[in-house]
Amino acid sequence: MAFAVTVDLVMLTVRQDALCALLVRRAIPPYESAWALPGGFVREDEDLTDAAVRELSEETGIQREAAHLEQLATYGTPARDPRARVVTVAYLALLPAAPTPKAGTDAAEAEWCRVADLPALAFDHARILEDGIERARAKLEYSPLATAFCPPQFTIAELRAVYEAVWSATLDPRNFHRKATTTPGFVVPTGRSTTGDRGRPAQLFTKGPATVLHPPLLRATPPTT
Amino acid sequence: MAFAVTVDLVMLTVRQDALCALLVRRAIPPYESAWALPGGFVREDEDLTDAAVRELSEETGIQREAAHLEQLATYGTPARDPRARVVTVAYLALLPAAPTPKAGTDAAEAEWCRVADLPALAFDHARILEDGIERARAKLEYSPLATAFCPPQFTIAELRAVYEAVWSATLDPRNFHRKATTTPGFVVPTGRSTTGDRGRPAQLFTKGPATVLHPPLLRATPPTT
DNA sequence: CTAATAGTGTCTGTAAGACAGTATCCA
DNA sequence: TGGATACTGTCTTACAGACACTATTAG
Repeated sequence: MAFAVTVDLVMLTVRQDALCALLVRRAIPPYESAWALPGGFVREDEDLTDAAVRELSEETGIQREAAHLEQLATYGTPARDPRARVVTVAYLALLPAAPTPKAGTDAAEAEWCRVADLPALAFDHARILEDGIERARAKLEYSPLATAFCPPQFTIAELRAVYEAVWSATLDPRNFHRKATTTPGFVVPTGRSTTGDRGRPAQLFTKGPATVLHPPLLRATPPTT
Repeated sequence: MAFAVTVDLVMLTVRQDALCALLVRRAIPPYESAWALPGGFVREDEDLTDAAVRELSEETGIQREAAHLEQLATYGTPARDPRARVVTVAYLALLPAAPTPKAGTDAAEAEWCRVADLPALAFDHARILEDGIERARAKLEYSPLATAFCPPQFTIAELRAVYEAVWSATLDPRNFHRKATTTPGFVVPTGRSTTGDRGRPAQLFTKGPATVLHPPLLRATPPTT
């Protein structure tokens, strides 16, 4: 039994305090002119991750090191593509400050779209995107991954804005500051500060060496009934 | 480009206070007579999850409802199978009290093997198994999944034994009891008790409705330096 | 000066770790 | 009665949530 294997990307970033996903408009059938996730076929002798990296740079020109990239899940329902039996390996990419998208070869148009206001998507891409968003939301709790949405140097307020955008929540600035700066390995002070803004200059930080947050930074405190 | 797609299973259970994985001995080349994860090719018009369920029951005769089954990750390095380009979708299955394995059609022999003492495995199965074990260990922290290792009715001590086996750690019985019984939705008392054991009878519990543990049951308290 | 943002300090409730003590079975 | 296991209670410490205050810039 022969399958076609594709790689699809859930690319997320934070623009204007809103979580956004990159969508492309399909130029060819099926689902011609519909919005879809960027992606493409895996080449012979190409590793899955390499294919994802290739798609990432084709879509945004971004380097692999500048973004966080991880495998999300694989989708292979028999009828998901009308042309043939296609199994797609979805990857999740978290990007800092969004560069203007430039259309790739397969895509007529590419655009950052707020996840709160998504159009209908081709194939089962709505489901895949949903899974990617939920993965990102969950990972902010127990991993320092929020820094992947930030530029190389960032302030605590910028980091907090990422959490607020991804979770659609408001966080207490004082408590967040304490949490972010005291959690070992989360952020590293650079000694430098911002300047030119309206208020007191803010310290600039870099992504720390930690791979997990201990203790985690939990979302909604559920009613402890 | 045509790929073959297989499904491989990381099946875990707890036997005699040790975390064990099901391994099969390969009957055909490549890697003939080597240990490997149970798995097989995905059939035409078969969903990936259906293929995993099929393999699960072929190997152990276990019903889908009696176990926890979730997608783990997908592995598709070009040279991972010498025969052809094979992409494998790995699934993680957590099973209660281990039934004696019976060999399937592809497998000459099947055996539960302690994960602390694994043999060399065919293909990249060692890596897949490692990823599965780590996933299970991590999920016990923030999900009520430990109950998947238990029979339908279980005591708090049995549940604690699962944690201790999977984490290779010792937990305080009193504190664990408090944590397990007060975390909302983790376990539900049945009113019934064990009998015939050496000490005081223990209350029997059932898996609760919660899908996440709030707050989580964290592993190793890292040195809060 | 005022407005605005950054950062620090304090109080309080909750929950985890440590550990003592009580309850209920079997032999 | 003794041993073994199940369960409950208390104390201490750590940390999250709430909120008041000080610090440093631009205009």
